[in-house]
Amino acid sequence: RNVLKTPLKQAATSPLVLTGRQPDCQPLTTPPKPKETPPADPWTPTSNLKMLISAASPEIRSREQSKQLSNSSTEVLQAKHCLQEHLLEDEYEKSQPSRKEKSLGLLCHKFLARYPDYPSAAQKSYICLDEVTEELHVERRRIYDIVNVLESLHMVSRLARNRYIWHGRHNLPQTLQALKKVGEENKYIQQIQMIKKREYEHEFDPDGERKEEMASSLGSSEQSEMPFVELPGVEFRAASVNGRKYKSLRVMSQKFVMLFLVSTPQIVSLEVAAKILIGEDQLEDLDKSKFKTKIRRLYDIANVLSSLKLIKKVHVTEERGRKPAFKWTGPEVLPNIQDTKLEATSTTCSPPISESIPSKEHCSKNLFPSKGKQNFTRHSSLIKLVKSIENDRRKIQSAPASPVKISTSTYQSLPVFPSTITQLPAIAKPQLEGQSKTAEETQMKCALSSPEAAPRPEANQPAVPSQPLGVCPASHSSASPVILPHPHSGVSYAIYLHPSQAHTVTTYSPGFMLQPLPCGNVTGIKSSNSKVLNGITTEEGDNQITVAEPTKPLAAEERPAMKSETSSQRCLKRSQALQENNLIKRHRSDEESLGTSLTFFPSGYLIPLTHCTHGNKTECSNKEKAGLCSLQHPTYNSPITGVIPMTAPELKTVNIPALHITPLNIMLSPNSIAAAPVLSNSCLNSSNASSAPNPSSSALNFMLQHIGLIPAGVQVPANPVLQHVPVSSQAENISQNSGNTNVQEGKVRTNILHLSCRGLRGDYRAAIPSQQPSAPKEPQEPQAVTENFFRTPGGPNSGSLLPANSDGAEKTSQGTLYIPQRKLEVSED
DNA sequence: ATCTCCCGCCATATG
DNA sequence: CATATGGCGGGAGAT
Repeated sequence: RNVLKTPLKQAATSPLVLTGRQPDCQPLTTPPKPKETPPADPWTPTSNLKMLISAASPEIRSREQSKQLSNSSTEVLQAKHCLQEHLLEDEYEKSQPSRKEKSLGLLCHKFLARYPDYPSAAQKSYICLDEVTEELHVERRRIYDIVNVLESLHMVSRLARNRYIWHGRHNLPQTLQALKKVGEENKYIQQIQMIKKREYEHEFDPDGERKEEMASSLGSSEQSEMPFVELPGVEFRAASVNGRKYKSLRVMSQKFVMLFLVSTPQIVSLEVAAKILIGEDQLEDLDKSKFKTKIRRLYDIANVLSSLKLIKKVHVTEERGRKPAFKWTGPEVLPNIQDTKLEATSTTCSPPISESIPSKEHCSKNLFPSKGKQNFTRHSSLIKLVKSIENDRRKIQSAPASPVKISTSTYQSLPVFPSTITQLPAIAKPQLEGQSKTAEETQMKCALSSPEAAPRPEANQPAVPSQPLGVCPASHSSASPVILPHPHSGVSYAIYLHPSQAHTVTTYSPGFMLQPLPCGNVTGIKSSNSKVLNGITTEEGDNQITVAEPTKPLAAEERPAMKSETSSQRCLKRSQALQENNLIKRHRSDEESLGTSLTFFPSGYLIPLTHCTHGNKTECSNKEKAGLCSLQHPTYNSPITGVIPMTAPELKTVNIPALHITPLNIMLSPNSIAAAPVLSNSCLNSSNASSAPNPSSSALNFMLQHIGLIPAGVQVPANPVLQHVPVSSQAENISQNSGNTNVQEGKVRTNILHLSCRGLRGDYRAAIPSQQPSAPKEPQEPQAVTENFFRTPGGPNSGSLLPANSDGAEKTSQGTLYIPQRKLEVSED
């Protein structure tokens, strides 16, 4: 193909348009890139502004530009207008012509200026692309970029060819809320952490790393496709968009926004965003060109979002250098939930209608009257949900053991990680269900969580195929889905709080983990300290903000490596991801070591466990390191069983009995583990949930994920409160036992672990730089990387997930954790 | 040199 | 088929 070259400047400047306008002279043949006298566009107000500004002083101008744009663009524009008139002639020569004038951001501004932020019903406006392109003097292509992003935020909806409807910002709150929710479901937080860790781990093991990365991140996920997130009432557009076509920009834009919404500092670097987005889509390798393309697209999106004032550009300075990033400046999104209402009609195919939606949205609905299908044809989330739900059910009923594919519910998207992790079936307690407020919710969740249960290639043989499980739990909080089934006994339950819910905790710091104490004790937990750990300092003021990245500290815990080779090996085989193995191992080890049922929570989530079903395991007993036994047990009960949803308010204050907070240990109770396998199966199969005790996989995942968040090394005394005191992690002990379990169990475990681990994986890795075994590079890394980590002797080698740990186990004894706390400086521009 | 990111070819989707 | 959309990546400004 002929390459296109970017037109030299001249082209840009001189085109017809300009010439036409140019009063004087700039002949058409403007020399390429005439630096000094670029023709400006007289016609655009903005341009004039710029010119003026520039004339004044470069600095000012830049500021002005940004500010003004962001501010009341209109006014500014008008003012400029006037000015421009005067200046027109002379300036044009000096104005800075170029590129900036044509920037997408500026264009977007102009575009936005045409419509009211909050159009009244009466004002509804339709957007005709032809008109817009003409008025703004831009190529159509550019408008598409803008519109696509706006569409992703539901600020516009497409009606038909060339026509869009302007909704303005009415839907923004809902959209953001929905996006946040999806982002949480997708575990973006973990992914971000993972990436960051990798970054610093980076250097070495390039090879190994790569593989790991691939495996890990994308790994098995294939199906993930995050569908375009729609608002129930608002959604999508008519016709065209629905198809699969809505591939990138729209979705990419949503994902990008999600990253901000879930990140604690709400600052997302382009690099990280690009990696995550790439990862999700396909497994492409870390292709460089692809990365570049992604970055380009992100800039496009960012420009539009910046025009909307939802984000602003900043620079994050880390050890490695300064990287471009963006900071969320849009409205805070409450975690709240209300969206669920939408789902109401789950079963039926009827499209969700905006009933739930406020009047504003009505507009959109009205727009799509019942015309047929256009409106909701494919996209409506409801439909998807319904379908997915149905499918799930069928699957469950019909094929107990067979792994199911995922049908993704609309909401959910797909997680980066392969379905396995994400979609574990949740087990619901019957009771819960009853409790659940709305059936809808329940369903939704189910849909989300359940379907896929065990897709994993290897793993899933159902160790215990037949067990029926409860189906979906209903979780109230948007955030966590989890639900724990509780064992027959019903005694134990877990509660998750979403951090966000607790108002206090906006950022929750993951610093603590809770361990179930032997039943009796109660501990109150609150998440609040996150900040301390993170040490985020944000100063808005100006340019530099130092932030400790919350995310980074993944907290991993590391420690021990364990062993059980067999199982581990097996795991390896099937899964490519080595990392996973490691995780698994660790988990095991943890489990083993702990011997029991421990659960951790990220701060913010509370999971009280009370008792184990059987007592056999003692699980309840806390952290005992004793652990091994548990492994051997053939059956475990998960300590965690039922989940009790609490309302946010409740949570805040709540004391949880029997919980113990521990520092990073990650522990899974053996029980839970055992249960896990079941979970997958169960979900599928059983429609009846009753029997088996299963921990919900989702719950586990959840926990695990969060674990990452927790800063390692913090130990919380039995005290209820969480102050986090950094302590070396004690939990390290890991014993290994490897092969004890029988095959099935082993499998199960692995699977489970797998699932749960994934989220963690990154963390772990990060946490555990390869130290011990491989000596080679360590020295350096640690320093650089680890500022605060504790090291664990037992960590697996870098990247590798391997089993290497046999030794590790012992070494680990006092594991050290690395806590990545890095500081970032953010500078705004 | 790096960061931004505009431009427009061309594959697809839509009508 | 003609258009409308929009993925994509070269390579030019901005720094």
